[in-house]
Amino acid sequence: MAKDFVKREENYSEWYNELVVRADLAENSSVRGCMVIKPYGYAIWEKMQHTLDAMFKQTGVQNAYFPLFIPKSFFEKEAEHVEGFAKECAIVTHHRLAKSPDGKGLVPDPEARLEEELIVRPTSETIIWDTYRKWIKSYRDLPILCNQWANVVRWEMRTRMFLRTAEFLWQEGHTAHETSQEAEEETIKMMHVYADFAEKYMAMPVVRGVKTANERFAGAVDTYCIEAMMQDGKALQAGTSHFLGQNFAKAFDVKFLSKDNKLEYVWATSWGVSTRLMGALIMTHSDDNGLVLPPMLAPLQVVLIPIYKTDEEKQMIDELATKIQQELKSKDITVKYDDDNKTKPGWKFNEYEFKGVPVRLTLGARDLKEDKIEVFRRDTCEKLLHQTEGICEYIEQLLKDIQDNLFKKALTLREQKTRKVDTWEEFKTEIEKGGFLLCHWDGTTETELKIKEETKATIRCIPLDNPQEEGKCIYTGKPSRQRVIFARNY
RNA sequence: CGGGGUAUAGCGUAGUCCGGUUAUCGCGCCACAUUUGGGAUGUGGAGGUCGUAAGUUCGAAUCUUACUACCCCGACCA
Repeated sequence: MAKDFVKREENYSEWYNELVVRADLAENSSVRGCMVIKPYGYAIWEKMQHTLDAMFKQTGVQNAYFPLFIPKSFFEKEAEHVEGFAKECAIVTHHRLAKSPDGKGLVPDPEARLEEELIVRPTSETIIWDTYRKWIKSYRDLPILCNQWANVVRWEMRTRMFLRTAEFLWQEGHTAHETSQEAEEETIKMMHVYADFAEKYMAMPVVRGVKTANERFAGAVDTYCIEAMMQDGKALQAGTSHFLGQNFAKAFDVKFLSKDNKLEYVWATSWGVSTRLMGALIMTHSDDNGLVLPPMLAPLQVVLIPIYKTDEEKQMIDELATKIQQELKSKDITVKYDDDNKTKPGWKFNEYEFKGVPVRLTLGARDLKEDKIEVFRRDTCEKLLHQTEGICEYIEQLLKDIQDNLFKKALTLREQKTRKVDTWEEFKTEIEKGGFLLCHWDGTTETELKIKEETKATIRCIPLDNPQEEGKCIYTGKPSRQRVIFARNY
């Protein structure tokens, strides 16, 4: 058991904050709203990056890099886009510091004011579409499928590590297409890439859906999303993919000559996931003993811990540990033998448990005499003794089982916390309990906003494979043809 | 930006109301020894401009003023 660690049901948000720090994932920095991602946390992010990067490339996407700074004038070009982001932009006004007139410290040099101020990107659509204009002349130049791994800045009022920080890391894909249909297909394709990644690698079940007009990305025609449910029943938007129509092409005058020699505006998409996925991963699986990681994203999958009294015993354990390490490595399993003498086994057990290492093997002198090894699995916290013979095959299978089990557990929880609600009275009490509420809605933004005002619940999405069913809007009683997902969200 | 709160060692804290020796305690850290099957024990040690600046006073962590930073609640949000 983790010492002095707050339980989820006592204070979920404190549990999360403390977990992030104590599992060595990240810490608050001296810069307001910005965090330091520590090596262990960054290793998880890197695994996500590598996997996603390969998945993107599989679909024909290439990586590129665009500037951090965006001229202010670019932002003014797409009306809705400005409105969405203007309130949270960091602005560069000077390019040089000078000694303060009172001799103490430094001030922006008044002589060095920028002629045109620069915005630190909150997202890169504008600079990218300004660039694409130069790249695109004919239908032969299309499609363009680019992605960039970058940092962005959104000056948030209230921040939480990984879930919402002023600066965060993400990837943003930006594609340009000949036809509306092709762009829409791309949008949906990338949503599925995200969903596959979330479910297969993060072991996190997601709902694939489309956002309502109110929740849509600033400047998009349609926003598709993957929506996950955290253990406290709150929804978390884990990834978005936008069909931008011709909005940015028109704003940045990006036209191409079509096959039939007509000048047409280009069709666009953009899609992204961020370090927010780290928050999603943490809140989907972790428990009152600390972090729980799915084997496919765990930087360390197996840890070996020796227990011995004499040098002879230690030597015997060393030999076995070396053999096991070699065999596991040959199966592409990451393993560490922690024979550091500075801490006792009990301390190590707690440490690796808290950091979410999926499997621990205890190589104890006592068990070894009987040719046995103790195996501990982090997801269920179960221990068992296994014959030394065939231990590596067992672990290989166990890692797969843990991955599956985590997904099933999360899915079961989501199903338990998802229910249909048909009356407004019921809605108001049920929303307090958390989870997803499937309800009829009249399709108007006014109703959506009123519901949000009264209950803090929003429409997370309209699921893609949504069954059609006649019903009445939960709030206005007007006719509706399908249920949508209501929830409180992060 | 509105409303409330906090600031003492790496972390968590006592002391502040009612000013007075060398600023309290726990964890962590360092050294040595004994330990090792679920966060070891003993002994010794290091570590502080009490958020910053000014003021009151013989004397300020303690009283006054200003400033700064952070936290919580709102508005905003991947």
